[in-house]
Amino acid sequence: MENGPSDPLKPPVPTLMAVARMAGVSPITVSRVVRRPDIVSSGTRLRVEDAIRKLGYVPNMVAGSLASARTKSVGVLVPTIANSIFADTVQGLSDVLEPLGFSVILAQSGYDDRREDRMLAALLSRRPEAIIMVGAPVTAEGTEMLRRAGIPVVETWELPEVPVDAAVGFDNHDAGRVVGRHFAKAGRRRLVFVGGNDRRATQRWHGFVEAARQAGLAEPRRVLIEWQSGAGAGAAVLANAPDTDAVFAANDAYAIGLLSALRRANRLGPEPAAVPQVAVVGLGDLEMGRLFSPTVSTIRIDGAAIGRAAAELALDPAKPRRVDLGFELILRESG
Amino acid sequence: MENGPSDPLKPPVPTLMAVARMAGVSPITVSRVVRRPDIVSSGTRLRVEDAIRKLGYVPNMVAGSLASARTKSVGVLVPTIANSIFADTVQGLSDVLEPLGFSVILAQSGYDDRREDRMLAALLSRRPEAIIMVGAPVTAEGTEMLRRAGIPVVETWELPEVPVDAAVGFDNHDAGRVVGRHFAKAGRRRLVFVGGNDRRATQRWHGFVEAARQAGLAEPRRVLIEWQSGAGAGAAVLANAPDTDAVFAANDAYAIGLLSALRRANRLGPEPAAVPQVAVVGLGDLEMGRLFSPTVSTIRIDGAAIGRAAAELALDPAKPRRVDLGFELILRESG
DNA sequence: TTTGAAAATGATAGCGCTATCATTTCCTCA
DNA sequence: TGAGGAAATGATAGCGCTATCATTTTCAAA
Repeated sequence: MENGPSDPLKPPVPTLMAVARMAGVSPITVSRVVRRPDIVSSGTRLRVEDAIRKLGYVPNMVAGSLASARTKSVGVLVPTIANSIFADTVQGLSDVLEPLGFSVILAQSGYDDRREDRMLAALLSRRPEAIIMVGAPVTAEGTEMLRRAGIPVVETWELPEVPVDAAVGFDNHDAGRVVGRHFAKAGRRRLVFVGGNDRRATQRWHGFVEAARQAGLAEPRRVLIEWQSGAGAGAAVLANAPDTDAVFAANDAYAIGLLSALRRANRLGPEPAAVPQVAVVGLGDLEMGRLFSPTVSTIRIDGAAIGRAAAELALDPAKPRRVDLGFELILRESG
Repeated sequence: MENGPSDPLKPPVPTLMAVARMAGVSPITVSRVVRRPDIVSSGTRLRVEDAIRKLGYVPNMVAGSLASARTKSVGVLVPTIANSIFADTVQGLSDVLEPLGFSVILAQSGYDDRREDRMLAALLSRRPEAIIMVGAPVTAEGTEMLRRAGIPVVETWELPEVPVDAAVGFDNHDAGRVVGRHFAKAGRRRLVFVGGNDRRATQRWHGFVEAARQAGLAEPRRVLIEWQSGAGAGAAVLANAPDTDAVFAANDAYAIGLLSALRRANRLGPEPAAVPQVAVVGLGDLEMGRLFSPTVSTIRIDGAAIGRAAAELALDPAKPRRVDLGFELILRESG
C-alpha cells in the first residue's frame, strides 16, 4: 500500500522503513519518535525528524492500527446528516474526539432498518473504538452485532431503560406528554402530530396521546411522513388535518414548514397573534425557529451537547452509562 | 486486535482463521467467500457461510486494507458540519459512496488554516482512496501533502484554475459580481457584504466590489464575522453598517438572521414590501429561505449536487477534472 | 478411459507498523 | 575505575487478511 490508486507511476509513498534507513536507525526508533518522542534521545530524535520532513513521511495508521490493536476512530451512525439536529450532534461529538486524535467515520441509515444494520456492520468492520449512534439499534441483529463487538456503544436522542452499553438523551414520551398537556391547557381541541415512524417519534406520539386522553380530548391525529422538507410536512398536515388547531411537529424544520404553509393558506396573520389560529410546537430549538416570524415554540434539546456528552461516555467507561439531559418546553409566538 | 478496548474479559472477536477452522477450509477460502463468492463452489461456500453466521464473524477491514492496499474509504474535510450547505454536500457525496461500499471519514477545519493542515494529515494517515474537501487547500504545506499522497483530490465550492487534481464548484467572484450588479440596477447605494474571511467569501467580495465600481457606486462595506449564528450576522451588520440599503450575506442563514434583526428594528414591514427598505441576498438556497417571510433572495447552489458530483469525480479519474455547476440568482421578496 | 483445460482450493510471503523482550549505551555513585 | 541501574536502541515475531503462485479437483471431449 505504498502507491495511491490513481497514479501507479508516482514515487512510492515513503514508509517508516525509508525514514529509518535515511536516519540510520532501526524502524522501531522511528515509530518511537512519532508516538513516544519523550523516550528518544534528542540527537536521535532530530535526525529522525529531519528524515521525516525530507521524505514527507505520513504515518500509515492502517498498519499502526493493526499492529497496536487501536484504530483511534469512532463510528458514528445518524439517520441523515442533512437534518440540522443530527448535524449539531456530529459537530458536538467531533469537537470532543478530534482534539484527542480520534477520527470520525460517518454512516447514515436513511431511517431504514436494513440499511442501519448494513451500516453497523460496515462500521464494525473498521474496528472503531466506539460507536455513537442516533437512537437505539432497531433490530435484534443490530443489537447482537454491537454486543459482540465488545466496544463502547452510546445511543443518543433517546433513553432506553437498558441500553446496549450507554445512552445520552431525554424522555421522548415525556416530551410528547408535556406538549399535549400544554395544548390541552391552552384549550386546543383538535390535536395533530406530524413526523416520521421512527421509535423516538413514536414515543413522543404516545406521550402526546396520553396527555390528550387525560385531558378528556379526542384522540389526536398522527400524520406520518418520511424524512423530507419542512414544506412537505406543512403540506401533509394541511392535506390530512386541515381543521386542526394544534400541531406537534417532530422537529423545528417541520414546524417552520407548517407555519409557512399556514401563512400561505391565510391562517397566519401579518403579525404574530396573541392566540394563534393554529398552535405549533416543534422540537430541537433550531436557530431558524428563533429567527422565524412567528417565533417557534419548541422542545429545547441541545443537539451539540448530546454529541459532546456521548463522546465523553464513549471514551470513558467509568462515566455513568445513562445520562438524561432532559428537555424544556419553550413557548414562543407560534403557540 | 481481537478484543475491544472496553472489556478484556469478553470472548475474543472471531477472526477469519476461526471461521476457516470451523468450516474446515483454508483461510484464503474464507476470504474468497466474503469477497469473491463467485469463485467458490456452492458446497464450500455454504459451509463457510454457516461458520460465519455461527461465529458472528465481522471481517476486519483494517487487516484487509493493509493486505490489499485498498481502504475503501474517502476522507472528507469541511469547515463545519453545522453549516447546512456543507451538511447537504456531505449528504450528497455519501449517497454516492456508501452504496459502493466506501466509508466516509469526516474531519472539520473550523475555518482555521493550521487545523486544516492537521486534519489533512490525520485523514491521509488513514490512507483514504480519495479526499473530498470544501475549498482548495489553504497552505502550501497542505497542497504539497495532497500532491504527495497521489490519490484523487476533489476541491468543492470553488473552482481554482489549476486544482491539485479536480474541482467541482462555481465562480464565486462572478456570483459576487451578479449580486452587486443586481443591487446597482435596483438603485441601491450603500452596499454591504457580510461573511467570513475564507477565500470563497473573499472572491465573492471582490466580484461584489467590482460590480459596484462599474456602476459608479461607493465602495461597498465588508462586515467580517467568524462562523456563527444568523442572529450574530444580523447584529454585526446593524452595528457596523446601520444605514445600508443592500446586503449580500455569505449564506442564507446569515441572510435570515439579518432579516430577523431588521424586523426587530422595525425596518421590515408586516408584509413583504414590493421595494424593501434593505435588500438582502443570501447564498445556498436553503429551504428555510423559501419558508421565511419575506422569502429570501439567494444565489442558488445545490450543495448536495456538489457532493454527488465530487464523489463521482473522486471515483473515476477519467471524468473531467474541473466541473462548473454554475449558480443562479434567485430573486424573491427580500430583494 | 485418458487427456487437457478450467475451476477450486491451498501454501507462501508479505502489507507497514508495533508490543515486548534483548542488548547496548550512558550516567551516577562509591 | 568499576559496578549497577536507568535510558536508549535494536531484534523478533506478529497483527488479520490477501496477492500470487502452486497444487488439486472437476469436467468435457476425444
